[in-house]
Formats: sequence, C-alpha cells, structure tokens
Amino acid sequence: MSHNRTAYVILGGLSIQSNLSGYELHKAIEENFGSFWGESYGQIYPTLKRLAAEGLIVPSNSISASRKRRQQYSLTDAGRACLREWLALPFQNDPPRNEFLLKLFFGREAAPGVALTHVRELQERNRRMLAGLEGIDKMARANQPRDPNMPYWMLTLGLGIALTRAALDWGESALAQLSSLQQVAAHGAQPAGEGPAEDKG
Amino acid sequence: MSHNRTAYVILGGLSIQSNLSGYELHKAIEENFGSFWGESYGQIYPTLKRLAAEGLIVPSNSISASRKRRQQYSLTDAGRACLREWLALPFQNDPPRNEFLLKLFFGREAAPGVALTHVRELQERNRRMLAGLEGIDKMARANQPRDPNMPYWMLTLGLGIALTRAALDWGESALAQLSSLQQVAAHGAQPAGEGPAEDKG
DNA sequence: CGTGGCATGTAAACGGTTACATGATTTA
DNA sequence: TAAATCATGTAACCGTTTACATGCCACG
Repeated sequence: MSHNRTAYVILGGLSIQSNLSGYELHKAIEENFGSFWGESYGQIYPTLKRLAAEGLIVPSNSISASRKRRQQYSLTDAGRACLREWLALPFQNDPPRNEFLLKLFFGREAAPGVALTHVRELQERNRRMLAGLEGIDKMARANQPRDPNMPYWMLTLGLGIALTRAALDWGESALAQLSSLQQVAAHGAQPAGEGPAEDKG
Repeated sequence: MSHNRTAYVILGGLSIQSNLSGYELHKAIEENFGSFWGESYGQIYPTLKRLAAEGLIVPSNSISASRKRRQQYSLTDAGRACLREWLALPFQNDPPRNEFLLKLFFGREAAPGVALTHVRELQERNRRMLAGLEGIDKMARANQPRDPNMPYWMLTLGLGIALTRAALDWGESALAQLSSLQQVAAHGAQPAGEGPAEDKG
C-alpha cells in the first residue's frame, strides 16, 4: 500500500483533468512539466493498473474516446485524499546528478577545447529550454487566464525560467573565462591534455 | 566493457588524487561535488573491483595508509585514457526530477498553507546550500590558489552559487505571491481544499 | 487492402540505494 | 576493555528505462 512517485504524478494529473489514458498522461506530463519531471510508459501502465486495483482511480471512458480503443481513468475520492496526503508531506531532495558539471569539474584532464564545447552545448540547450518555457508562459496566460490552478503553474514556470536565465548568464561568463584559459594554454604553458597530472596525495 | 557513470566519477577522482580508498572516494565526492553528484558505497566498492579487474586502476597503498586496513587505488594509463575519452563525449541531460516543483504544480489541490510551507522549506535548504558553497569557495581560494584544476572547480562552484541565488530570489517573490493568495482564499473565495476540483476534460 | 502511426502493454536489464554484516582501529 | 567510529563489503530490493510484442485505426 505504499506508492512511488509515479503514482502521485498520475493522481495529480487526473486531479487536473479527468478521463485520461496512459498515452494521454504521458503526453500531458511531457508537455506540462517535462522540464522537471518525466515518466515512461513502462512505469505508467503498470501503475495505472495498480491504482485502479486499489480504488484510487477508476476506468472511466469519455464518450468521445470510447471508440478509440483506449482505457481512460478518473480520480476517486480515495485517490484525491491520497494525493492530498502526499502533497502535505515534506518534499524530498532528489539525488543530485548533473553530468555536465561533472565533466566540467574534471575539465583540466581533457583536451583544452572540451570544456568550451560542453559549455557551448549547454548554452544551446538552455536557450531552447528558455524559449520553450516562455512559450508555455505566453500560451498559459492567453488561454487559461482565470483557472484557479494558474498561480501555481505560473510559479513553477517562473522558477524554471529564473534558473535557466541564471544558467545562461553564468554560461556567458564561463565561455569568456574558458576562452582566455585556452589562449594561455596555447602559449608557453603546458597544455592539460599531456602527460600524467600531478599527484597531491 | 561498458561503464556506468560511477566508474567515471571514480576515474575522475583518482585523476586528481592518487591512493584513494573506497571510503576516501566517497568522502571526497560528497565534499567536492556533493551539490551535483552522489555515490553510495554499494556502487563504489563493486565498481572499484571491476575497474581494477579491467586494468583501469591498480591497488596502490601509500605507506601512510598501509597499516590502516584499507585498499587504495591509483589510475593507470589505460584508466586515464578511458576517462579522457568519456570527458570528450557530449554530456547527457539527466532525467529531470524535482519533487518540490511537482508538489508546487499541484498546489491548488492541497490545503492553502501547504505550498507556502514547501517554499519556506526550500528557502531554508537553499540558504544552507549557498552558505556551504560560499564556504567551499573561500576555502579553495585560500588553500589551492594556483592548482591548475582551480579554474574548472571555480566554474562549477560558480554555477552552483548562481543557481542557488536565483532560486532564493524566486523564493522571496513566491512567498509574497502565495501569501496574498492565501489572504484572498481566507476571505470569501472558496478554499481549494474543499470539494472535487472542476473537470476540464 | 495495406501501411504507418496510434496506443497499450510486458520482460528483462540496469543503475542505484538500503539494510545489513563484519571486523579493525582509535579513544576514553 | 568498552564504546565509538572507521572501513569494507554484500544481498535484496526498488524504481526506471529499454526493447520488444502486439493490435487497432485512419488514410491512401
């Protein structure tokens, strides 16, 4: 009777909109909070079955979808209660894993241009990310101006945008620093990529 | 012959300092990049064995530690080459999972104070995080002023600090918005925690 | 009628954490 | 010599991704 977080994402999704199938949930998750959460079909479908068996959701096909061979679900009262209980619990810090930062940290071990390449790539991804988030922001303001969920959705969007902007700013200065570092290395100084690194042990 | 990222963290750690044991690696990872990476003993020890079997690292006890019943390792040339190869590969975006944002997104479903509580908690964690990062920054500048790794370490630290500051700024404004939202809810408007939410499907 | 994409589902593998077991070393 | 903590290791479990299998539906 304990649930993983996939279960709560599903309950949460169904709390916003009824009559969603696994496929639709997957799409909704990607669209609405793809920037801070992800779920795979391999998680979603079994979890739907389980939640239904536990009575937290019920199969409930809308008329429009009944012909389309897909099983939709809706939240039960028990499901809603379960979701609220979880929402009130302290959130857990997800284990930190940032491969970009890891590679940057070991940057001196690589050839001089490697770190620079990674930062450029990060900038590109973040520019795309920012454009996407700002697009969602615009859409949301236009289409659901007075949805009671809006304040919360805007706050999550706001954090995403703020963090992405901060990362982009950092990236600019990082590019400058790495460039000048490469300049120095190209002159007399020993490039990092050659020979064993010194040992501080 | 394929490696998970634990292997590369270990190779990277040993590239900076030789003669490290599993225990010391664990501590070093936590101290040096705990803010963006984590490893458990359950990963570290088996991986050490495997890397040694593959010849990427070698058992190499320093004299100072030989009495302390602990197995230390050092990087081989093959290990260093393997690390460099990986460093040059494009970094992968780690799957986004932020439970705080998830709970905030579903905030309307919870009682009015819940989101506020979560944001306050986030602020506290981020203040601690910032203090820790700034402490490391200070220490590093003082102790290893001309280590050739320094530029890279400072960059990673810089991103961490920039992101944490941005999150703290966002938090302040979020607290204000949520407070006024709660004020409104406390008056005539129907609090979110009552009755089923409307269905847009 | 056939093909491409929509939709659902499952099995296996993987990466990782947790809990546990154990012994050695230090310190009081 | 007792307690704390240092240090290594393993087995079980968990959550998740991946690859695969399958059938339906719409459209040409």
